[in-house]
Amino acid sequence: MGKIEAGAGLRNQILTGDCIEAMAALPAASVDLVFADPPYNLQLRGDLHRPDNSRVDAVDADWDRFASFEAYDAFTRKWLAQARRVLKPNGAIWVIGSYHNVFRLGAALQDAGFWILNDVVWRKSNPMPNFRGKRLTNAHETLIWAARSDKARYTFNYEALKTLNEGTQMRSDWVIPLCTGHERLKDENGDKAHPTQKPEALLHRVIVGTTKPGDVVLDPFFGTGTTGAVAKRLGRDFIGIEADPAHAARARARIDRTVRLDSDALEVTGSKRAEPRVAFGVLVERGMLRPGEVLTSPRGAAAKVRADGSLITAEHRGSIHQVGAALEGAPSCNGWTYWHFKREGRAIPIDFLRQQVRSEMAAG
Amino acid sequence: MGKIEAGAGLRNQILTGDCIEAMAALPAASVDLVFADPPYNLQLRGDLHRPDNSRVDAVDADWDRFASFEAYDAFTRKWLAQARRVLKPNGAIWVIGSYHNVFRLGAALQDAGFWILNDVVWRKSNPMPNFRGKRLTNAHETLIWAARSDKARYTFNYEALKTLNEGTQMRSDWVIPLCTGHERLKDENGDKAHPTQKPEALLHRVIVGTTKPGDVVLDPFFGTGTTGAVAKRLGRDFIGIEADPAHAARARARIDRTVRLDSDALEVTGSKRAEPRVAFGVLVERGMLRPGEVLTSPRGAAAKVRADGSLITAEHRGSIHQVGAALEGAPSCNGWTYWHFKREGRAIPIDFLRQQVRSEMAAG
DNA sequence: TTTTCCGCTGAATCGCCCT
DNA sequence: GAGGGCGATTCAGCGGAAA
Repeated sequence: MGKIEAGAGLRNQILTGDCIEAMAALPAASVDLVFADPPYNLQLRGDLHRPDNSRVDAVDADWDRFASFEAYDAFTRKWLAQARRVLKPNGAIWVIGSYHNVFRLGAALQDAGFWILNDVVWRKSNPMPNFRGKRLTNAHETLIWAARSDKARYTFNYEALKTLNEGTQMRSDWVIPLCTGHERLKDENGDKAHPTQKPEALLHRVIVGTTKPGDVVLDPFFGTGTTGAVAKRLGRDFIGIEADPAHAARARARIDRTVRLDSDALEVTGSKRAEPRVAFGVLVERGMLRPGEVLTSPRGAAAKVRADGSLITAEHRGSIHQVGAALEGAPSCNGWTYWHFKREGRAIPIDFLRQQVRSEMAAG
Repeated sequence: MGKIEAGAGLRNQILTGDCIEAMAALPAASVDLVFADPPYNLQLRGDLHRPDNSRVDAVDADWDRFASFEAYDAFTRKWLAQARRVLKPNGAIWVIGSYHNVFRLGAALQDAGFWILNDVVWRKSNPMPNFRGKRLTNAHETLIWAARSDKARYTFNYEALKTLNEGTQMRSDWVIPLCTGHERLKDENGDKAHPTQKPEALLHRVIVGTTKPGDVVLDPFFGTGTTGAVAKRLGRDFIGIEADPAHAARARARIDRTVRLDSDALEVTGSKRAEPRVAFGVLVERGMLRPGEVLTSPRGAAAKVRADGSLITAEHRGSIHQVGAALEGAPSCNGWTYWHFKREGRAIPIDFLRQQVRSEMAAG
């Protein structure tokens, strides 16, 4: 298979075939996020199957078990290496698994140079009970979120997830029901089309939280195309790889009938870091504060504004942040919220003035 | 170190030293359960400060520093091999970890021949937030429960855990608070004695669910001795191994002041035929307790019995189990052993009355 | 005595941009 | 590539002090 050209032409397609070969044909550093739900049919009792579904001839049990884990690891490391190659330097990956395979998956991620950011528990609100009463109800699966490397500046929409979680930080345990009812794809006989179809709510949270609109999400084990459907709806692009043509066709039809949300709906709560920078000196230049004016801290410390936008006290001089940190004996300080100026007898944070400047910048 | 003789002489002792060497000196096939809380290999880099500029007291001990994943794996495989050797053929192991180490731990377990039964999520009700808003709140840790081999007939007290869980199957996600307050051991300066002390509620569930009274529980990373204290209280024996003599001494003192429950209280729910259920309300119906009578907890809390068999305090109302758990801030509570009534000036557990009902039921 | 408030703390892999 | 400066960022629960 020759290299596929980069660019818009490849986006929003489903490639049919082996995911390792298909990824090998993709250009390096072309994908923002990988979401992978790899097979974990480590059936170590009864018939033994390799991850590629070929059957292992029955031989000595101990040897088989070792061989099977080894085969699974070899498969895992191969597709992970390709996934890492096609990821952009600041890209990230999500993988999902159960206790059968997730430990091998996580160790392989670390060995490949990925940098784990969180493990996330998908806590099923309606799991299948353990019928024989021999173990605990297996009520969760595990996702691992990892950056391409420990240097990657990965995407994380902190405020958006905080909003999704009713105003407090999103935790590492997510309660989401199984994929059932109308959402569950059926085949022509009315049976479930795929054994491990994931709920769209799960992908929604992943994609809202760790991608930006227009990003490319690659799913090398596309199945029924949940990743593609949610990516499309949320204004992201996708690349799907699926070995089974029947599944690929069903996924294609599903995505075709999925409606992309308009851009208004795609906007999420942004971070303050995204706001334009304003130098404190600009407030002085514009006459919002005059040189010589005194600012006060919450604990009553005072500092004088100088013409160049620095502050000075008896003992310290420097930026609004540096002087604040020095006075507090703290490693750092946000001078914008720390310092207050007086208007009509009231102490107002200088951040109020920064907001004024920002509105004027936006208007102009 | 020579081989230590098997038998009762070794039980309920804390061995001071390296856990691999100490386990090597134990006889093979002599232990029913291993509970292991190994170093997590956190790989922390700089300091971390809260938004209020206070510094986070992180785990920076030597025992948590490893040169590489390879070094950590080598250590893990060594102690796991010894743990497996000392386990009886039908024995089992619990290990606990975070995303830093648990994937390597799980893979090593599988490679060593252990047979994973469940992974269990300890969902922390009060985790430390992510102060920089750069990741999800790391709100859980992972336990792995594995039998010594796929042939092991491991211990699982299904009905006991179902009862603990208010009548429905115990799931693989457990909500338990951090170990704080009075339960947290302090050193002579009043600081936390150990950076990673686990809550007793966690060990309670593990030991009730997967051991029998009289079993031997080995903890090769004993720390403050939570495993030993809970094992003793629940009528199990323990062997602890701890490298730091100061921790070992504190653990010894803690266990010495722990009271072993009497054998009545230890009986967990067996098969339903052997231990017929008794509703607390039956005691009221039969006049063994009158509505309005006051029950007391071991720590002196009081609750009033109502006609429908519920309890009420100023702040809580519900079943004997619910109110006990609420008062203790615990995830669960056995109300039968927790609540006491007064007869002739003495406080007697209400379980005494349940036993009376059961004998009457058996007689009738 | 009771309620409210305030401070402290917990296994943490916790920046980004510009020069 | 390294260094320096800006400036964003927290939840639940316990316990002691204060009202």
